Amino acid sequence: MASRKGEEQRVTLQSIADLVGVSRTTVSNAYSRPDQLNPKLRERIMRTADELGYCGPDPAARTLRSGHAGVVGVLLAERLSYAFTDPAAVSFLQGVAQVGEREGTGLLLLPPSAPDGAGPPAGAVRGAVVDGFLVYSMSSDASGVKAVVARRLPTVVVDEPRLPGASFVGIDDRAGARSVAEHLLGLGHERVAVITFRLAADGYNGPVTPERQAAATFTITRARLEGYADAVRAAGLRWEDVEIQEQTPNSVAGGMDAARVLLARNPRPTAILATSDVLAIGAMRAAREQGLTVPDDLSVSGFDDAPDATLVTPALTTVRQPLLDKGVVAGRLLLDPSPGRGAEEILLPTELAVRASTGPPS
Amino acid sequence: MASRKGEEQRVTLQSIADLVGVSRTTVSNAYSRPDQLNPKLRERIMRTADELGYCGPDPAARTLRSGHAGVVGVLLAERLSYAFTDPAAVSFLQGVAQVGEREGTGLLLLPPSAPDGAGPPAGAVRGAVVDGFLVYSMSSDASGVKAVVARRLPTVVVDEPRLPGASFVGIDDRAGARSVAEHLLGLGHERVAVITFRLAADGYNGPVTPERQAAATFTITRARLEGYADAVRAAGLRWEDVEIQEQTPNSVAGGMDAARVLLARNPRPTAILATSDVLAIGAMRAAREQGLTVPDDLSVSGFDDAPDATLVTPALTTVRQPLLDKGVVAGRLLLDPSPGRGAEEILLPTELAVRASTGPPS
DNA sequence: CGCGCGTACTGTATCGATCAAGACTTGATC
DNA sequence: GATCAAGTCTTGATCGATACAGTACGCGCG
Repeated sequence: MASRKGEEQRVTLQSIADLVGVSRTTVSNAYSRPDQLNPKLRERIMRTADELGYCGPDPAARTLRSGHAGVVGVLLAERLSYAFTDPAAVSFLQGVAQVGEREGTGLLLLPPSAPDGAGPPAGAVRGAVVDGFLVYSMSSDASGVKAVVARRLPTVVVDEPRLPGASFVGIDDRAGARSVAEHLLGLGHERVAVITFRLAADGYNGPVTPERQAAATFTITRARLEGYADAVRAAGLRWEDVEIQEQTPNSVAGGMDAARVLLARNPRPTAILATSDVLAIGAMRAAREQGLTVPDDLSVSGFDDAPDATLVTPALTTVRQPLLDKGVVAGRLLLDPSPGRGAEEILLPTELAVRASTGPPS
Repeated sequence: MASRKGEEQRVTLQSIADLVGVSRTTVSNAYSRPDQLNPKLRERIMRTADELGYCGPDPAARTLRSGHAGVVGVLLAERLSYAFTDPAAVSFLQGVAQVGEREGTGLLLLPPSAPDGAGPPAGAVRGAVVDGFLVYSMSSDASGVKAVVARRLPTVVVDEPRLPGASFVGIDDRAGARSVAEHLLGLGHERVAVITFRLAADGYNGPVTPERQAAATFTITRARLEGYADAVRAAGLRWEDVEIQEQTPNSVAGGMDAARVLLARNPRPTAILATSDVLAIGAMRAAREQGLTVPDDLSVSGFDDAPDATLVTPALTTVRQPLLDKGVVAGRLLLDPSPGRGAEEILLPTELAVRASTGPPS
């Protein structure tokens, strides 16, 4: 760094106080409570501070003493480099940022650990100078999540996992999934297949057995699959006959890969249920690649109603969930001291959005 | 918070030390330098810490004493809620995150102030507990930027502004812009128009006068326009005859708005140069809306080579710049103590990517 | 005059750790 | 048997501020 050696001691409150001839506390007040001292004196202090090149009270010291950081820590399951490409995560962060902007609160994105999908390591969580944590859709056995609990700071969880003492924001994933599956089955589809994002953070890609489904550590994944299963069974079909492809990462390219596997089956499924819009968009692209027309040859549904869902052609049938609101609500729960203390649990509404990517089987 | 009143004092290093019967420093070492003490003792300390529900040294105190935060502050001109929708910004953050992940460094996104485009307020910058700053494409007169300088922490600027003592990562915007303009003019276009993102943070939308162009506070915007101008003049045309539309925000919708204005002219331009890919994609969409075919009726070029550039139809002719690398390089400059100290200045290469959105005028 | 009260400022304790230097054991070496 | 080095642990100082209680003073009021 460009600290000219010895040119001058580090400028602190004390050094300014000495020069002006007042106490350290008064200088501190000049910054943090301007109403507590004479405007003229304050003016003089500020001028002296300027001359010394002082740039305000040291944030670390202030945080230590006051116990307040003005920052919330955000834990994402994915590496940040991936998270930014996931429209659901981005919308969530947008929502959080909206609240943060109002309150002047910063967002500390914790660095995920090396093994993908495990989220930030405990060390990063322990070392984070924050007032609270936002846990976004993480596996309950992630080490970072345990560290969050240990720190006993205000915490809000989005989607999963349920954490003792932490507020929760989510949706009824099972009901949402059921609704879109009912829609497809109602159109007359009998050979449906599923593309799902991961059930566990083990990097597995491929067909999902009932055992794996039952052992899923990502509960919203399981909930969505159960929703599909509810509808399938209600339609008089066997859930066990529905082929499920698990795919990581949750991306357009991933959706294409999984769809290629499913579309190679004979007989081919007439409908694909995807647990996210990006996977669904990938499935549509794979279908087109093989000369299939959506929805005539293949119906495809998504989940989320991400911004792109209405931009693709054909527009995607999906389950709309308020992605941005999730962030806003989570941010509020964390930052606004709600009157009735204690953890809250908020379920936001979902809505079936029927568009052009689904139709009756040919 | 759920601190059971009086049940126990806050757990500190000291309280553990007392219980185990060692000094505070030894407990500290148990956490930060395990090799400095007997494994058996360390084991005993850790067990006691666990029993007391201690969750590691207080990050604020540690930061104050050690002078190291493990966090870099990121300043973006746009509100975060918008920044996440800008592919260039997202790619940059991805790159930074990649480096951060390796080093275990967190990313603190500073909350922008209310007036759009001004970036984080000085207060947020002064209060940020960080080891350094990353300034991404900001106006030099933003108050947050001045505060960054005042804090005298290691700083890396991306794109703009040039800051004394700070490293710099960017591209040759002028040359890049010139290359794509030359490409279009070389195809024979004589009626070209320009869509540019903002020249100043004043929220202005509309035609750009030469005066406004000369007074631009966003220097990369000006550099790109100058690059276009170079090519136009070299082709024997008058730059003053080229209509320029300034558009905020830099988004697909914004590009559509600006293009509608330009396409309403008579005679219509046969080519549109956009200073970003999102604006260009918007222009293409507006053209299609009016029944025009790209590139037969209208050629469109972008800048950036964002991920979407190859996904749209027709694929976008653009100036490729290494968006991700910008983040990676900036992150490295900030986090890796480079041998030769002092500010570095790195210009990354650009490359003209000719695709399907440009062709000869009809 | 004495009391209460608000304004303006001071002084000391404290936040919770890390640092730098030193002291005490051991065991090995000459 | 003195010397030295390595390994382990302790002591006291310090990081840079804010919290809190208190002092000094001016002023209105009964």
